[in-house]
Amino acid sequence: MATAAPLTPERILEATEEVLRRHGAAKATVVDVARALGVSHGTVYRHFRTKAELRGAVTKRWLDRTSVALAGIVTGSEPPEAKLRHWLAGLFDAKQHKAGDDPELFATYTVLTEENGDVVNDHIAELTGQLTAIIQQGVADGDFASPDPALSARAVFDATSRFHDPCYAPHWSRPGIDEAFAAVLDLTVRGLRA
Amino acid sequence: MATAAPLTPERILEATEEVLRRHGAAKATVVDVARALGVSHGTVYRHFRTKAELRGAVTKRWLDRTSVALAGIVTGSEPPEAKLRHWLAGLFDAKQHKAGDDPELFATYTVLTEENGDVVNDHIAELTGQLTAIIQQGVADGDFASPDPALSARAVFDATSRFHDPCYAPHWSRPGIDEAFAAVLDLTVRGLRA
DNA sequence: CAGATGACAGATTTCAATATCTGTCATCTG
DNA sequence: CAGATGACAGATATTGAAATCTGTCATCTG
Repeated sequence: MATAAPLTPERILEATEEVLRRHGAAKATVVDVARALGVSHGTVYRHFRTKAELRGAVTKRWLDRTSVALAGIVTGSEPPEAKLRHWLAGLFDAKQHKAGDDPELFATYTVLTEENGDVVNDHIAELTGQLTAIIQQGVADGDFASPDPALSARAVFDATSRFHDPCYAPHWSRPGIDEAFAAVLDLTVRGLRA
Repeated sequence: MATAAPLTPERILEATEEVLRRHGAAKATVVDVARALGVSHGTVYRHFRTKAELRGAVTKRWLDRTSVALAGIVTGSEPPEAKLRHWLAGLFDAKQHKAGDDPELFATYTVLTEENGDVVNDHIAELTGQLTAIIQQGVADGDFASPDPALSARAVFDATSRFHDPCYAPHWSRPGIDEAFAAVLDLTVRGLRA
């Protein structure tokens, strides 16, 4: 574990992710992270002022992976309605797999998001920003009607909460969930059409 | 407290509500309920087989008050779109007030709903049933388009989750919530239109 | 002397002993 | 004898003492 590589914030974040994966949100300590890196815990505090800041940085990394993946759909060449459908389906699919494939890790990150409201708000702002771009394009193309694309983006995000908000994760593996998602997706897209 | 009135399930439920209001969900005990009624706790077990059953019955009473209030809108004489808007606004308003006016009591009932999934499912079935009736009327009048009113009702209920699901209660007192609700309501109604 | 260390104080968590509660049932009472 | 009681066993919750953790900082080291 104690490689001689220089101690970068990046390496600390990786070690923290590993410790969180192993011990869970409740039992992951700064001392554990330091041990994984082969340094004293005082050294970790040299790079991150508090444990909360460290956990916040890890949370941001985790959330950013999703927004980066979805950004590709926004800049793609599909027509706006297809973009919107694929973007929302992609978000649901990503969440569904994160929650279903490794429930323990998902629970860990759910705790992290609960204690890092600011980081989550930034993430949501990024996502609704992407939605706004899609809707603006739709309005420009004459496919969507919206006097205020940012407000419509927020409405679309809110209306699909059940399929991306972690508080609904237990529902995502229930039978009928895909039909329910399709129904909300149709309702939402129809609501935007010109 | 120990009136001589006959000990009906009704009186036990009222006493249980009072004990829950006073002590909260975590500390309300069957012994407390019995004391409030001036009987021994064994007597309470004569009317309700378990504490869980007692709490479930109280939860049902609480939820039923909301569905009964909304049922009046369904059977009213407004056109379907107005009914739908008023019904959803009524649901949001009821929740917003329950949560805002007495946060402690709302937290208590939130715990109760979490431990009584079956009762909540029945409640949701009742509410989506009411929505289905409104949508069916809208389809019959030619105002709404829906190949499957029950599925559309579920979609409308899901799309507006953010404004009736207790897990979002902390959001209901935030600035901008009414604009957000109006935006989702518009999106939803537009999505249903023929 | 830049960067790491580990002892330390106060805050938080753990754990086991103690107290309380749930659900039952033999007994009591009007 | 219908309905209420309260002692009881096992389950659950509370409590406080002990252990661990967070964040600081004087000291050390290459």
